[in-house]
Amino acid sequence: MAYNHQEIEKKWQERWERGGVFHAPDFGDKPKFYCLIEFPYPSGAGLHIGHPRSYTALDVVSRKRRHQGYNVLYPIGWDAFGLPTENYAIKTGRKPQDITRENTDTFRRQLKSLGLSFDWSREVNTTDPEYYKWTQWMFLEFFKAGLAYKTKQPINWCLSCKIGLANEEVVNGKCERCGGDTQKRDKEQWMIAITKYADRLLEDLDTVDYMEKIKVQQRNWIGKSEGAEIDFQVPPLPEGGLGGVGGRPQSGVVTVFTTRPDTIFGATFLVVSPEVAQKWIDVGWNASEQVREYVAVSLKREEIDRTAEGKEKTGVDTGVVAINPANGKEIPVWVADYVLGGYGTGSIMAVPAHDERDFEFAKKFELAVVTVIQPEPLQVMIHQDIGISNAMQSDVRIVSDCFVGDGLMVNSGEFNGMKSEEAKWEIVEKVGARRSVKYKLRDWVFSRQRYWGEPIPLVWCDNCPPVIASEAKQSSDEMIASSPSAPRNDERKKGSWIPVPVEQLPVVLPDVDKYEPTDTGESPLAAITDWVNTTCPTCGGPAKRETDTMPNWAGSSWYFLRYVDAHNNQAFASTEALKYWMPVDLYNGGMEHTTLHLLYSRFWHKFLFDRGHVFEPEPYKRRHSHGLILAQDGTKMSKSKGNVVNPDEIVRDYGADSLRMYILFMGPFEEPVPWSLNGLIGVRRFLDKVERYVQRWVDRQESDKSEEYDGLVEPYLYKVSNDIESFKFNTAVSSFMSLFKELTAEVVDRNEPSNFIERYVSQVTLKKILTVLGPFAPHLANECWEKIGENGIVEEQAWPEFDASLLVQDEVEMGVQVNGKARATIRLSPMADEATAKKLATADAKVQKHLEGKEIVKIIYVPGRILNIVVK
RNA sequence: GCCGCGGUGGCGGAAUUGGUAGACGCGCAGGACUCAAAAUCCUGUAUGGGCAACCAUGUGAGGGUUCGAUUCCCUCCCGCGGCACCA
Repeated sequence: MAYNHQEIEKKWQERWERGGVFHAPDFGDKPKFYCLIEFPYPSGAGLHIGHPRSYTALDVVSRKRRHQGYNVLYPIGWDAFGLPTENYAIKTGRKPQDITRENTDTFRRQLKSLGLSFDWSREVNTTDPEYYKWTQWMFLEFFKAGLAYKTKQPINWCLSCKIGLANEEVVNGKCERCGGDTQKRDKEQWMIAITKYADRLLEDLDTVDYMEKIKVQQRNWIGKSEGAEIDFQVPPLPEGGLGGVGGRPQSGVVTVFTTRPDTIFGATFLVVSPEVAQKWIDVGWNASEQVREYVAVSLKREEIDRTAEGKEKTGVDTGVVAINPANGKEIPVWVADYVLGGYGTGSIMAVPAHDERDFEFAKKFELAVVTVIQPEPLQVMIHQDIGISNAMQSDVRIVSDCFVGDGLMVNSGEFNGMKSEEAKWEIVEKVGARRSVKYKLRDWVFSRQRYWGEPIPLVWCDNCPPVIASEAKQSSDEMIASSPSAPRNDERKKGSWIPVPVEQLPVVLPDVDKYEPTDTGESPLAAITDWVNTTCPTCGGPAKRETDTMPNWAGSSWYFLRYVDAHNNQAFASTEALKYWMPVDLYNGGMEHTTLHLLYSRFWHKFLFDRGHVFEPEPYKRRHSHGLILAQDGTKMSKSKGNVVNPDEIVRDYGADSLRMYILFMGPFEEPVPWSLNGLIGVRRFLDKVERYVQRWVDRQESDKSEEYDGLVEPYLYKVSNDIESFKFNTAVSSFMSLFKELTAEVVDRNEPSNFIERYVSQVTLKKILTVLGPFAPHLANECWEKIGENGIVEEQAWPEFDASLLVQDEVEMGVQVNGKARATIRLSPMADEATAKKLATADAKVQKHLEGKEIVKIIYVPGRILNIVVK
């Protein structure tokens, strides 16, 4: 290896630090650019090789922007609350605070060794009481706004983490973190009403520049459906009637939600979820033994079983008969677990002719199927005309004999012949239904019964009245009504939750002896009685602290706001700093955070916006995501497989510049790419080549250097510059390699320097090259900068302007085709006219050979691109 | 099942308002330098045929549009990611 990377990397890192080169001053004349990476969770394993992928890419952008004259904020911090640390604390008996300090020290050292241009003066740590003071303050803002409420409801409980999970954290019934089984448990939980923001979270996606894929995922997750709630009359039952269905305590009514009111004439039965049936039983419905058993069994089963059984549907006839409000017909009411208790009203009208699930159910239990929508004849005809035999399946979507598309109404009384889309809302009116919008998004389960999180800053006082008039929750989440046991706040004994006053924040995590969570689901904090027992800030009487802590996502929902004013102790950030730096101009992170962190933080930010604490409706202007770095064999890196690459070793053996540039070079930024040590070594060879070239350049006399190569260099640098903007870092690096291939073509005898046929560019051009190389290999670029006798550092240089006249070459090589096949190349000006091109082409022996004895019928000429001679 | 993305040499991957397919890197082969090795440099490297110039084929499969298709259209196969009985 030609240069001593250990020496020069240390040297330049120290210079940068001494000079405060990457410190972002608040305010100033320059335009600002806020570049953000997802701050890491400092795990005990140290930095993963995947981390630098994101950090290096945005480091390149940040550095380029500084060259371009922007005041760039590129900050870093630690998302340090979390289970792995806590579990390690349990195992070793050590304090999580101490473990976190050690881990962040390691991460800091590792990140600094990569030469990333972070502004370290703004480092934040979510576990620092000075930080979580504001997380707690924000929670109280939610509380005061009525968006944080405590309720008992079934939540996802991870059996191995012993922790309640948000819906977003459960993947196929398994814990997102540990992969262990989850089960439903009824627990008192703090919730945050994110559903109130569902519409805005959805609509405002149109105002931001995210990768389309990310937007799609967010839209799916929010899952907005527009439809109607329709009441079906059922005879009031002697035992007490059907109450509380769909949140409306209206006797003798079953309310369903549907997005297809136009199919109501085809509704041949109703299906209620086991949850709803249970509710009926609770209010005194004398259900049959069979129904009771079915409901009991269904509710006991985990959700995963309910779906894992696949398509085979089960259900029982309740014996209840409902009236279809469209046609007055009597239809049976069934209970079946394919209807979910937690969505819509927990009950549906089944239209087997136009819904696959209902169709399947009807088939199995031999229930009536009535067709009320027909594909429009025109569509069918078109497909017949062009002879596509299976046209119906592909275009008009007739699936397994049931048609789910829009079409013309039949068997629908006065609506016959109408287009279904048009009849939809007229029918809603006719049957006295209500338009209704539903979301898949649920409120955010915000409590964790663990130690290592922000304490929720509330105390329970038995004597005080609630400070919040209404704990406003019902409207946000009507679906809760269909869950079996959602107690109302007023059912509780007197007393209420009192916020800890701002001047008493932060509520600091007390020391405990044992960090273990309990099987009963109580936080270890509950055992610290002298912490739990406190005085009520309102009345001064005895009170008890909330012992739940906040989820990991809390601190990470607003950390980008803290960076803009990281040491402020009057507010989470000053208005001036927020107005200057926000929004984030470019945000990069993992694909895995698109439905969790990204949604939560957008919501959190919108809430702060509504409260007047921040001044932008969306926190991130542009969002990118990077792909995983896989192990050499294409599988995921994991400790257990022993295929993990240690960044420290790479930096030690090959240097940070090699690692940075290789990570950018290895493949398209958004895609997963396998690691290759040989690939890394190849990049190191390139950097050595650059260093040797510069050394020889220095050794040569001025007369050997020429401006004639300036035009050669320009297009390569121009491409690099553009590729940075479009996140095509891999081709940017390729472009550098091609450039140096051009510059360093050598003849064989290395001992005879005069034999090098090398292109020594002018000093001005070499400086340009080093400036553009700077963001990729900043240490080497600076070392070379110094070597060529320049003062200062690369970081101070302006980004080169590209001379358009140099980008257009006088002569290009252009392909000549005969009948579309490449036969020769000619050199000519891209401005040349067709006659010139034709003359040159037909002069070529190879072209002549293919023209021989043929007649030219046509010539296609695209200047600079192609000349195609068509012959017969 | 639905939605999204993708399928190009031995490998990672370039190239799409349609215009010389395989840039750049890795690997491999041969050569130079060396007592030798390492390092470095040079040459070659899609496939088949030929000593060669060259010819033919070739971007998952099959069809189509076009002077010309990796790129556009249709049908199908495979892989990855997300959602998954959301009415």
